[in-house]
Amino acid sequence: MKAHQLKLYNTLSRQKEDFAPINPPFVGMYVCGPTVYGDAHLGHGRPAITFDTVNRYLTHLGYRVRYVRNITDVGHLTGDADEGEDKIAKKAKLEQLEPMEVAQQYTDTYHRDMALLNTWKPSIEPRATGHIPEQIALVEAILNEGLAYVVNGSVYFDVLAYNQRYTYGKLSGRVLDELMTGSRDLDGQGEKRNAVDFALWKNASSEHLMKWPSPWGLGFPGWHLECTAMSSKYLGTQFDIHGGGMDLLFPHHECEIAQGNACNHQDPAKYWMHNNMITINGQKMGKSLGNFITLQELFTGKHPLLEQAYSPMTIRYFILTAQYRSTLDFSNEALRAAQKGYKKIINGLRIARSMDFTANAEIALDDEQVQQVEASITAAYRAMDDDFNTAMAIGHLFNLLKKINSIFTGQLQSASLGEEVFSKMLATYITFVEEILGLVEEKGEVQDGLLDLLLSQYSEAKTARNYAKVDEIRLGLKSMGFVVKDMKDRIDWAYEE
RNA sequence: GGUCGCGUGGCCGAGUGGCUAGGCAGAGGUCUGCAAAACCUCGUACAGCGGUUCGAAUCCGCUCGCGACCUCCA
Repeated sequence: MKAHQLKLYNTLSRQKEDFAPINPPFVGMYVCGPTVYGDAHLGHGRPAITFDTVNRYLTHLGYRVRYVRNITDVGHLTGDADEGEDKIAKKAKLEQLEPMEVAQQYTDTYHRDMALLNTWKPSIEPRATGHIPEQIALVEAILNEGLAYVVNGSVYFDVLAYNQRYTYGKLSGRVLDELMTGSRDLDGQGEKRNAVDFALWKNASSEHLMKWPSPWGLGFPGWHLECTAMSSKYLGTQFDIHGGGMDLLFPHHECEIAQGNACNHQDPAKYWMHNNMITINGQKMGKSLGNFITLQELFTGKHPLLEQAYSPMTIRYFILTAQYRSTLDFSNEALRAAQKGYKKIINGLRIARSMDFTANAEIALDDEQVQQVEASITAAYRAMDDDFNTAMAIGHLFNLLKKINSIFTGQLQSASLGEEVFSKMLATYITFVEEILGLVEEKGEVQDGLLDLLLSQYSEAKTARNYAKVDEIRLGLKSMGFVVKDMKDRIDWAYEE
């Protein structure tokens, strides 16, 4: 394989940088996973698919990726950081379940949805509740550094003290002075010395459901701390890539950097990657706005905003058609277009898998065709090398697909490309679609054998010029989601777009 | 109010100094019993106004519009 200089946009430097792993060929990647107190929505799909694609492409390039994605099952509070309830515990009270039942239930549905989206499982999927001792140890380390303080059984990170030795706000571009004066609301500051301080460990009230003993009494860990605990445990105190949604950039990731520096005197991650939001009517889709559509609702079409159901692969394709750092606007029209585009790609995949090179000494190499194919192959890789530009890569795959379809229908001869280029074209197309972009066929209920039988009857009826029967079979197949492709020398089927 | 980002043809969405993105929708054509699929051709788009430049959607400035973060959100 030719050398790839992969570039990725590092939020820390606000520019694209050459990717150089700390310890090649190994790559450590940590991505913030879900807080499991509700079904995953379209917004959860984006980072899952984005970083799955990063994982896939890095793996394709020969890197050995350790992909860690956590499950947050404690510590994530609603509303104000001091006064809010634990999200899981709140849901548990509402549904009269154990908190861990809630966490289990939504962890399961998350896994189900992620599998449907054909994302690779993380190498390690740690849970916050499984890492309480690690989190307590981190709190102690930060206290020992003099960068945290204890109040009434809670421990807070002392951002001002930290900022004297390090720079707080370097990831989000925030200046501490402005944060101090720009705080909109100083109420609810409670025990904290400063509004910018954040909880490392929280004292648990008597009615609190999830709590653990600690040197400071019964309590539970702060949200930001879990990621530091789990990432450093499984990837080391400094690893290559930290990913997550842009909405986590501040304060969550900023706090992770502060915690990492406080404990280990170095930034936890070399590259910070952030996917942008999915919007709906131009506004961010999110829990707080209540304008989210869950993945299950998309798959079943059961939501007032949905005109139809959209399959998991349609959703995956939809997300991949936008660069991950751009916002992506949801609409039925856009999803319908994605559905058609996906089916076109997949029909091409079926064809590409079945095609063989046909040698023909009478057909000369067509330099222009060869050049076009090679340019598209190169460009597809260049797009991925340029900060995982899947949208652009897909554009070039469509260019390859035109050649593939032309050869399949006999409008172009494989011999005019030459065997080497022809094979490279098919291999590139198949590799990109299946392996890198993770787009796979969604099998319908119809068995291949039945399909073949119907097509052979179709063929017979056609030879007999029994057009009534031909039309009948055609309609029948259409109702099952397939279309017949009549070509000069044979008949094939495709997924209906 | 502070910080950051965006505004591309009917729709979605790449592109960041000169070179056709692509998909969907639409028009015409080839093929076909008719279709479909596939392929070919067609849109001369870059919020507005100025500026820099031989040349700008792409750089700079201003204006307008939209959004994100600053509080839990992927």
